Order: sequence, then C-alpha cells, then structure tokens
Amino acid sequence: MAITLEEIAKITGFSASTVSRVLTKQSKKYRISQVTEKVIIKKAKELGYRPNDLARGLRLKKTHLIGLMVPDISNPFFSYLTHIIQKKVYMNGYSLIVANTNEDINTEIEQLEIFRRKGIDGYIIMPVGTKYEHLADLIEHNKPLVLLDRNIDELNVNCVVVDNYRGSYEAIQYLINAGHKRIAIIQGLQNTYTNNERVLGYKNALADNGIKIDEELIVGNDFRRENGFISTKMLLKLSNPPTAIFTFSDLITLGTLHACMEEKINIPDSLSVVVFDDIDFAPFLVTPLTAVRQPREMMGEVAVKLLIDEIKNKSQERKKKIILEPKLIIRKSVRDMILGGNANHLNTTMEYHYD
Amino acid sequence: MAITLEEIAKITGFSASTVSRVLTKQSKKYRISQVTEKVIIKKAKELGYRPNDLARGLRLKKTHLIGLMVPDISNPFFSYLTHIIQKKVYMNGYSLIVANTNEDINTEIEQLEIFRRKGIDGYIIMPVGTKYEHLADLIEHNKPLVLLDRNIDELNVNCVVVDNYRGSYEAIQYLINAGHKRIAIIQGLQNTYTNNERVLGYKNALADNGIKIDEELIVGNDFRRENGFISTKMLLKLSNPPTAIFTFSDLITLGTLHACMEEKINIPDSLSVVVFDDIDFAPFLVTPLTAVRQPREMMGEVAVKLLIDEIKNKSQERKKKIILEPKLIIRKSVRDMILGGNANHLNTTMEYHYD
DNA sequence: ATTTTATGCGCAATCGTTTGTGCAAAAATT
DNA sequence: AATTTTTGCACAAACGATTGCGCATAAAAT
Repeated sequence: MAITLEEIAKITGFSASTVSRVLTKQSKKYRISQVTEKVIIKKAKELGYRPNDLARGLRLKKTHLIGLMVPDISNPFFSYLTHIIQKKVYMNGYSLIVANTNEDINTEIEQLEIFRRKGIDGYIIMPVGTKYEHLADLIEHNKPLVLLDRNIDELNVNCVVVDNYRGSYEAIQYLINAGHKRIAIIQGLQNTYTNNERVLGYKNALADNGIKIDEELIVGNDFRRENGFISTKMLLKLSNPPTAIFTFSDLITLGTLHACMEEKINIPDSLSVVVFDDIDFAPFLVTPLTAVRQPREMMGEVAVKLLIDEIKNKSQERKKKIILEPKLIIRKSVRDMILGGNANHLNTTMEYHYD
Repeated sequence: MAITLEEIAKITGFSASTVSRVLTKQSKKYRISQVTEKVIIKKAKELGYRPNDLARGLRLKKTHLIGLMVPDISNPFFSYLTHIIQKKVYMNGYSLIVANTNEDINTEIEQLEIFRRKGIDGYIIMPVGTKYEHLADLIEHNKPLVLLDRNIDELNVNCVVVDNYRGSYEAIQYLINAGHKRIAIIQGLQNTYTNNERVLGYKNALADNGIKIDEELIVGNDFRRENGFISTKMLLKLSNPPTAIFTFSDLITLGTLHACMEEKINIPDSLSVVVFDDIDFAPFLVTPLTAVRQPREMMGEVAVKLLIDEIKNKSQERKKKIILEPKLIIRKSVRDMILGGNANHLNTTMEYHYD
C-alpha cells in the first residue's frame, strides 16, 4: 500500500540500498553522487515516502518508543506526570506508549509483557507494589528503566522519588505544633513505596512528640475517592474522633471533602485537614487546603532525562537515585487548637510557602 | 538477544514454521501432531519465548496499536478521556500511543506523520482546528479513524461529539432566565469545533431573547488557565462590566476563580459564573459551580467502540456521527437578578440535575 | 498389491529496512 | 599505455515472524 524504498528504487533506476542511504543522509559516507541524491530525494518527496518503522525497528533494534506504566491516569497527580513525560519524550524524538496498571500487580506484569513484545527502547514505571521479579528480569536483559514516584530498594535501578517520609513527617509535625494530638491518616494502597514512607513519617513524628499511636486512626486502603469518602465517615463516627486528618492523595481528599459536606463538618473548625498532593483547585475550595506539594514537573523531567541518558549511554556504571523534596503549602484547613482560630501563622522546619 | 522461533526450532528439531503454527494455535489447521505440539509449547514456555511484534507487524500489517492525539493532556477533561480510552483499548487487546498536540496544528501534523510510520491500526483524534488535509489523507488511505470531541464537517468520518451548541445555549438561557443581560464568555481556542459551536449557542440564545450582542463581552483565545485569569481581569475592568461570565473550559475556570479571588469579587453576589466542563472539585469550591457537564466516559467508550468496529469491519459503508447530550448541573454560582439571592431554584428546558 | 487418501511437517518467499562487501567504470598516476 | 586509485553504486544477507505449497511416509481403500 504505502510507498517503499523498493518502489522508489524501481522508478529512479537505482537500488533500494542506494535509496536508503540517500534518505538516511549517508550519501557522503557511501559516496553517492550529488546528482543521484537530488533525483532520489525529489522522487521520495513527490511520492510522499514514509519509512516503515516496523521494518526499521526490526533491523535496527530501535523503535523510538518509550513505555510508561502508571497506576491510575485519572488521578490528577499521575495525569500531570504523564503530560510532562509525554512532552519531554517527544522533545527527544520518542513516542509514548502508556499503560494503566490500575494499581493491580497482575495488570502490571501483563502490560509489561506486552510492552516487551513491542521492542520498546525504554521504560518509565511507577510500580504497584513490592513484587519485582518482572522488573528484575527487565534489568537483567539490560532494558533501560527508571522507576518513578515509587522505588524498590532491592533493585539496582535508576529512580526518582520525592521524600515522602519527610513530607509526611513535617505535615504531622505541623499539626502537632498546632496542638493536635488525635491525628488520623487515610492511607492509599498498602505496601506501595509511597504509602509505606508516609505511614512511617506519620508514626515517627508522633513518637518523637511522645504521642501514642492509635491504630484506630490509621485507616484506608487505596488512593481512590471512594476510600476517602468511606474512611472519613468511619473516622467521624468514632467514639473519640480525630481532630485532624491527613489524606494520602488528591482523590482521597475529594472523598474526604464529600464526606465532610454530607456530615456538615466544617473545616477547620470541627476538623483539620492536611493533604498529600497539591490540587490546582485547592486555593479556591470552601476552605483552602494546606497541602504537601510534590515537584511534579521536576519528577517527570528528571525521569525522562535519566531514561534517555541510559538509552544513549548503554554503559551505565552505576544507577542513580534521585530524591526530590516536597513542600508544605500552608493555607487555611488547620485549626490552632491552642490559641484557637486558624493555624496558618505557624511554621514548620520544612521550607514552607503561602499562596 | 531475545529467544526466537528459529531457536526453538533448532532445539526441538522442528522447523520455524511448525513452531510458529503451534504457538499461534493453528496446530489443527496445519495438522501438527499433538505430541509435537506439546513438545514445542513446553519448550517455548521454558525458554520464555516472547513473540516479536515488530516482525509480526511487518508481516501481518497489524500492530495492535491505537494512536490517540489530544490537545492537552494536563487538562482534566482530556486526561479523563485518555484514561477511559486507555482502559477500553486495553480491554480490546490493543495498546495506546498518545500524542499531545498542544493545540498546535503543526504539531498535530508532525505527530500524525510519526504515527503513520509506526503502522498504527487505528486513530482517535481530537483535532486542533479546521485544517484537515492530513486527516483527509488518512481517510483516503483507509486508515480507521474516529474524531473525538471535535468534528470536522467536511470529512466523511466516524465521530463522537457532544452537543456543544445546545450546552452553551441552555447555559446562557439559564442566565437570562435569572435576569442577566450582560453576559460575557471567555472563549477557548478560536476556530476549533467546540469553540465555534459554543459561541454560536451563546449568540443565538442572546438573539432569541432580544439581547444585543456586545463584542466587548466576547473575550479569550485559548483553553488554558492564564487565559481565564487575564480575560476575567479585563472583563472586570470594563466600564460596564458583565454580571455573568460563561467560561469555556475547566482550566479557564481556574483562572477566573483566581482572578476573582485577587479582585475580591464574590461569586455569585458580585458576579455570576457558569462553566463548561464539570470539575470533580466543583461542589466543594467556595461557591459550588453551576456547570455544563459532558458525558466523558460515554464519549471515550463510544469512540473506542466505533474505532474497533471500523478496524474489524474494514468495509464500513457509511460513517457514523454520534452526538451526545450535555447536562446542566445547577449549583450556586448564579445570582437571581430579579428576586435576588441564588438562582438555583430556576429551571431550564434542558435535563437538569442537582448535586 | 496397487492406488488413493490422509497425516505431519519443511521449504522458501515475503513484509521493508539497513549495511558489509565487492565490482565495474572513470579518473589519476606513472 | 599500463597500473593504481577513486568514484558510484548494486548484491545479498539479515532482522523475526507467517503462510502457500509441496513432498514424503503412513494408513486406508480397492
């Protein structure tokens, strides 16, 4: 159907190899005369020649395809990352294949299998959990790979994450400084890297401040909206409910807000809220939310850079672990339990920021 | 590197063709004995054979790749569509390549060119504008294509859009019913299908109600946040400012809210706002926004279904144009200029909805 | 016992590129 | 005029899979 090298060869009277060399700009290297070059280029344009990347990929073992695996593209945080990655990848001459694992390890494995059949040049993966044989196999076969947002310690691999532990710790510290003692968290999917780090940050912050950990206040099981909704309702119904909630994703936050609205809970008067992941709309909400903001564009950009480097540099002595810092954005969703009123005058040890 | 048919053939003592036939489940058709079948399958599993889709695609002229072109993935509306499409495409055994055109026609053309080299089986495109030679060429070459969100009338092509004209018309009618006469719109990118339809709905609604069109109140030039911000500021500074603003995208809305906050404009007391595209956070904003909601999942699902049908059915006598209906979600961002107070008791001719 | 039919599988071409090697003819050198 | 060098290009193999055709051998039919 489409026009091939062979056809151009027939028409111009040269061989396919000559046509190929001309069109891949290797005329000098292979001593093709300028006249021939002109003729071939002209004809190729005229016929609208378009190289077949399948054939090329087969021969060259390069597809200029990058595979991205994200847990949930409908989550604004991930979709924003996807956006950045798409942009950067394209700027480097690659195209992006995206897969959604839906936070399911089997889907992740299956999708990776499909990716590998396609001869993808490099992978950016935000792994679901802690199972990693499929990833280890990828590494063994020397496929360029960078882990994003979530690391797997056992793997010697390039990765870029944010300091989830610190983000969580500081958020909790901020709440404690505001006089809160009963602080709940609504977790995301357990046994993911991010979740583990955030839980740890929470626990250590409490411990360091001499507050006993109440397992009743640790709820939730995935990063979705419904989880936020249900978990918040449960927390509110506790005999001794929390005075503050720390949510682990923007989608969870949505559910929490929804639940608070239904229960006619005023934030921060009746309940303080701090959220992980800053949302574009956060400043315009009934109560502007105090949030841990992750450096999203930086994450995406660095991940792509690392990957492209690895693709080009095949050597890659040692893998790099990039850890980026989050930022606590203080707005108006935390109540000062000591002085009363809003706690947005309080500071943290973290670089902070108002807007 | 990876294990091939040929290697399995060598090891088992059969030919590559036999191995191929077994592994593609054509043993009966080609009368391969069950013993042979067993042996080959066992060995293939053992060696972790993974077919090379490049070679297969080259031979079969099928890649199981779907190409998606979106104007701006960071826009929640589009990222949600992307999510749905990814899911559906995967359920049908395809993988998704996504390109971001950035609302730039040249990028669209360039990206399409790249897609075509990759032997993609079908395309879902949300075109930037009204230039369509590259799309016409795609159709001429019988490549399965569906246009999404934005149609191009000149093209005989499958498409799924929502009735933007009606969505806009009804939103404006609602504002008029609430007593508004100076109604501004903040447009998106001009000469896109959606924008044209929405502007037309606006103008006709005004005309049908005997309100003169004031060009001063038609502002804006793209779907982004900055546009919303700047355009709102401009509108507010008019000597005779509007009493209501209709924004054309969720990102524009963000900018409008931002501007209103800076200018200390209360919604709806000082300014009524209706927005196109419903936002997850809309109910929780300082003022819950009255919005035209588009049936996003339906759009994505129908688009994929149409495409897969076209891929399978190559015949395709006549193309289908699917028009979905939007819904006006009435919340609290419109003031009743006649009775005062909120206009959320008012009805429209459209199917309406509270939440 | 011969012919026919069925069974089981391999050969080789093909998809569209790229690239190492080699061979004429032209140009330069002696 | 004979030899060497340079110029310009073609041949063919390779990448990994699929598939029409055909060829043995075995089983069935006569």
